[in-house]
Amino acid sequence: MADYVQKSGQKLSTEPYKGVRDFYPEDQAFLNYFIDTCRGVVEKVGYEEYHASILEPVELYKGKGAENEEIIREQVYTFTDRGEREVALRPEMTPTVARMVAARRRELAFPLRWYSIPNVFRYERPQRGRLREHWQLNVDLFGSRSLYADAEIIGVAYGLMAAFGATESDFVIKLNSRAALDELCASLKLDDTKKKVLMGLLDKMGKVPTDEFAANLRGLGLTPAQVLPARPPKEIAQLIEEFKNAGISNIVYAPEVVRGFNYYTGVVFEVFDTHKDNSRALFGGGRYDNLTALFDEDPIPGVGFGLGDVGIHNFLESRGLLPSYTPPAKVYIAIPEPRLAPHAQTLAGLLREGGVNAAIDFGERKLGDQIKNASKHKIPYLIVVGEKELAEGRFVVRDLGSGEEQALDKGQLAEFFLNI
RNA sequence: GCGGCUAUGGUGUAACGGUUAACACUGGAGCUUGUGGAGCUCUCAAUCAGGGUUCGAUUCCCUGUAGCCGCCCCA
Repeated sequence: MADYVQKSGQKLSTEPYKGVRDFYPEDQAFLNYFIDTCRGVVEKVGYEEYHASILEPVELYKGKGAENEEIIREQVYTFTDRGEREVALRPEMTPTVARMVAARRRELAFPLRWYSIPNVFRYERPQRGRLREHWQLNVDLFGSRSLYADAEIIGVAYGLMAAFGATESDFVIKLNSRAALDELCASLKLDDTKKKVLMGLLDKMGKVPTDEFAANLRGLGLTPAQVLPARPPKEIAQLIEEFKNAGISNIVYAPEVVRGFNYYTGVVFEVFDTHKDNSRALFGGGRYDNLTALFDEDPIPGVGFGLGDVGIHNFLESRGLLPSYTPPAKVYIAIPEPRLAPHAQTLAGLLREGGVNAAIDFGERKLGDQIKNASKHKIPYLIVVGEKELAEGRFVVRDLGSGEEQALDKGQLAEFFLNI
């Protein structure tokens, strides 16, 4: 026996490893729905799918700035392999795609539209909506500095929300410009430390009372009027105008959107849930013009975003937009006696050849239990194959939802299922 | 990483420091040898782990572990 059979008699826990999820069929069905929906939206705009290993050298996540050292130490899964190499489970896809693009920059044609839907890992304390593993759509447009590239990416984000069934009242896309923020800081003569503090305060602005925000600003010797421009930066105003002209009105300027302390250099955006109990960012992204600088002298500009499955699931659930589960099998074939199994096989084979997914019972339990079983699996239709049906060559198809029945000849069966 | 709350069958809950740890759902068997969803009967199944206080701990205390909530962070 293998070593993992417990000799002490103590049973192993059925819990998955801390913070990661088991995908039971209904969970996997949602993940597939998520993936298919994302794929449909981005491919319509011409994005091509790439993929990479879950493992990367740790170095890939170092050197993106001093503030990341702590993140590496505390939030990246790392281990040492048998060749003494430091290995990481990818915590995000962006460095990987930057590496791949930089590796082939001479042969790739820009603008380059790429997407991927990987699972990523972060060693964090698990909470609702924040686990150690999640699946994330990554959409990136490389090699263009055009404002229309930013518009395309934001449009894809909008298109995704629409594809998931959200309407304009369900969410708002908030835009800001890191470039404009940099200019503002320069004109106020803020050093990098103060700039970071200011960004932190802006980020929290939505969560604290106005006067507290003002008090915090005074700590930096600033006033709200100085840091909150009355008018959106020029490129933001233009983007909003473009979308207005296209009939999209839930895209707004939001000076509090800064997207962390990272590598963004231009337009940044966040898609916000407007639900009053869940007023937070669902996902976001922006323009980063220096990302491939890690690998090459010549930076390739890019704009993109990441969209996680957990945040979308919570959003859809709260809005009643989750699709209902349907199993692969359209029809379940039950038999009164185990010895009729070959006939069930034959009929199932006929249906499958006709393009209908069919599952059979082996007749080991009572007919009533077999039907219950089909219901429990949410299989929509049932056929009982018994002596009588075999003799007559006609089969009764029952709709397990409504209970309606219909007697059909063998030859009509596949056609019946394909028409529903 | 920090703080708070919680931990009882597969699930959701109950039990003053004191009987055989109760109830519902689910699972299994049956009432019903060829037709589900209801009803009834029977049945499987639990005090997170380790220590302490006590005559006696599911109950009180400590530690660990896990979950939830908030903070930090969210590249």
